[in-house]
This record gives sequence, structure tokens and C-alpha cells, in this order.
Amino acid sequence: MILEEMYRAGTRTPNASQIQQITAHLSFYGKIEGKNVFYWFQNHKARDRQKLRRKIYKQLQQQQLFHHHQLNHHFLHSESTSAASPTLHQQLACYTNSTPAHININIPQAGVEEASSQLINYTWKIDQLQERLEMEKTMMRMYGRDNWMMMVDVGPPPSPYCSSSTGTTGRPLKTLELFPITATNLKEECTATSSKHLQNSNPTN
Amino acid sequence: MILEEMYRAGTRTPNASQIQQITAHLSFYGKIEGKNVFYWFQNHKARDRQKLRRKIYKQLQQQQLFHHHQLNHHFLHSESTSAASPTLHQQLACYTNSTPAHININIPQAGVEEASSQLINYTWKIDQLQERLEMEKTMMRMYGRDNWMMMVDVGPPPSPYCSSSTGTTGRPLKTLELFPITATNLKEECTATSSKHLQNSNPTN
DNA sequence: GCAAATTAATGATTTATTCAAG
DNA sequence: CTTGAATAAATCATTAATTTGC
Repeated sequence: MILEEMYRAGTRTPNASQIQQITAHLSFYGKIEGKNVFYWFQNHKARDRQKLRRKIYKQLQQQQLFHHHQLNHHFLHSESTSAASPTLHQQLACYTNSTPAHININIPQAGVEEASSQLINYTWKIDQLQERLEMEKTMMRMYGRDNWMMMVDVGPPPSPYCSSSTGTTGRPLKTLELFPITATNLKEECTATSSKHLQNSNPTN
Repeated sequence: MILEEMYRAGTRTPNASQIQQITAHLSFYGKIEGKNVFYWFQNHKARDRQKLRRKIYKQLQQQQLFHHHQLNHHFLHSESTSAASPTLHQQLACYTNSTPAHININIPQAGVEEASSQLINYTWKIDQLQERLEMEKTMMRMYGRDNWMMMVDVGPPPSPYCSSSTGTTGRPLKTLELFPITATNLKEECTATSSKHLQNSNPTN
């Protein structure tokens, strides 16, 4: 109960001293070690995230079903969806504790709901025909990566299903850099062994 | 998934145009640059190679154990094993851009272990890790990652359920210094702290 | 009811991924 | 190209809960 309470209060990945403290508190009730606390938080966070993933996945399925039947427009902008899951991104955000800055993305005022929905629609229209289990596993894997989660398009979606099979360049993709642009990065870029391959791929850096 | 598929299909070191192409393909799902693809292949190849190295090393160990225990008895089993994975040096070939003939080591029926040894020595020299790999495997990550290792209780607990109802501070929480340095220390620690689980789980590994 | 079988939950461990630095 | 560190994901192993055939 105590750990649950702490988790609910926001503790996700306690550091050494925090773990020590928690362990000291809990040791009043019985033998316990720091690693137990550490594992507990690891597992709890992971399984909480897993639950959320499944939830999102189900939502996705629902939405895709909906879209499949009603190919209308602007469903994503309906207030119901936004209000129904307004904390989608916040729910995700709580899992990243003190992560590097490049993950703590503040999606501008465009709205996280649209972003998430779009993410879903863009990323996962691909396979909904696969077998359920395989699908779920794949989903898990893709969802698990917060990085991918955040590499989301921002901006008003012209249409949920962008059918432009041209693919590469058409979209206004406003996202954050995957790599922080730093001097080291530049240097590494230039000193890479196969840097010649990269010259035309990334001229900006 | 796409990159994995390409890797599985044989792509190891894509050139600039390939990278461009892949990047264009992947950019449909989010922002990505050529260097990401480049780095991905670099790392994936390296770590795949590493995995193979360890696998071979383990196989070697196993077979040596096998030979040590069952000399000249049903050696065909070993051969079947080698036949079960006859692509040992085919697996190697994929790492080299050009596969010259000197890799075509004739695996003699005499023994797979020699072949493996040769393989190891010929192709990569295994980074002089051969004697350290065992230790590395067993406790490679234990040293670096065990934040909780330094806060584990020391000494036999006087009573599992200490009746000190005075509060939290009544119990002196002895902690270790940073890292217990020797393997024996670590082993003792592990077997002492989490008693039965480790012992039971050991033979599986 | 009820014991065997199956499934869910959970602690612990291992493996994989990512970034940073050398 | 390598390695270290952080940590997420996957997996293992055991316990508990639940279902099922009788």
C-alpha cells in the first residue's frame, strides 16, 4: 500500500537515496532490501505502462473501426475525444522521469490529443489485419518506445488517412530533433568512418 | 521493424543512396534523418556480431564440457548439432562486405570445437575476451547497474520481524560501501540475500 | 465441493535499445 | 568502432486465483 501510494503520488524511478529511505520505512514491517523496492518500481511502472498501452491499443481499434465505417471528416477534432482522454500525453509523460531533454518534448499548443490521435492514425493504419497476438506484440514493442511515441506529427491533420503514397516529402512534419544538435554531434558526424555516406543525407549539421 | 526486416534480408552497410531511400521510406512515420539509419545499421551489425561471438563461445564451452564428460561416445550427436546449425560460418559471411575465400574454412568432421576456435581466431580474434567472457557474462551488468547493491543490508537480521515499535529510526541500517569488488563477495551476497530463487534459477542459466 | 488444470499476478533476472563519450 | 550507463522490455519462476471436469 505504501508503495502504491508513493507511485500514485508520482514516484516512478527513485534514486538510490530515495530507495534507501523507502526501504528504511518499509523495513519496519519486515525484512526488505533496497533491491526489492527497486524492482517493485521497475515492475510497477512497466506494467502500468503496459496497461496503458493495451488501453490505447483498444481505443485505437475502436477508432479505426469507427473510421472504417464512417470515413467522415474531423472526427478527431470532436470535443468528446479530446475530453475523453485529455491526459493521454500526460499519462505518457509520467513514465519518463528525468529523461534527457530530447525526450521531454513539449508539443506546442497544437494539442496533444490531436497529436496522439494522429500518431495512432498515421502509424497504425498499417496493420490491423494481422493476427491478434502478433499484432499485439508488435504494438507493444512500438508503443513501448517513447521516442517513437513522440515523433508525432503536429499540426492540423488535413485528413486522418493521408493517402499520399508518394510518402517521402509531402507532409509538414513538425517534430523535435531526434538528436540534439551539438558540437559533439557535429564532430562525430564528420569524423564518422563512413561520413561520406552522410554528407548528402544531412547537410544541415 | 522495417529496419530489422531489411537487416534480416541482408542489408548490412547501406550506401548513401540506400540510406536515402530507407530514410525516405521511414520518414513517412516520423522525422528521421539519414544518420539515424546509418547509425542504426552500424550498431545493429556490431551488436549482432557480438551476439554471434558470444553464442559461438557458449557453444564452444558446451561442447568442451560435453567432450569432457562423454568421451568418444555418440559423437554423432555432436555432429548432428553441428549439422543443426551448419550455417555457422555462413552466419559470419554476412558481416563481411566481400567474402573472400579465406573465410571458407573447411569445417572438418573431426570436431566442431576446432572449427569454432579457428573461426574465432580467424575472423575476429574475439577481442581477447575469451577468458573474460564468462565472467563478463555472469556479472557484467551486476557491477555497473546495481544501484541497490550499495544499499543492501549487511549482517544477519536479528529477527525477521523486529518488534521495535519505537518507530523508523530504531534500526541501524547498515549498508555496504560501494561495490563489493570480488566475485565471491558478489556471489555470497546474492545467494545470501535472495536465497532460494537464485539457487533454483541457476541451473537454467 | 474439490482437486487438477489453467490463468493471472508479481518478484527477480536477463536482454535490448538508446544516448553519450572515448 | 567500442564501451558504459540508464532503463525499458522481455522473460523466467513462483505464487495466487480462477476455471473446469468430475
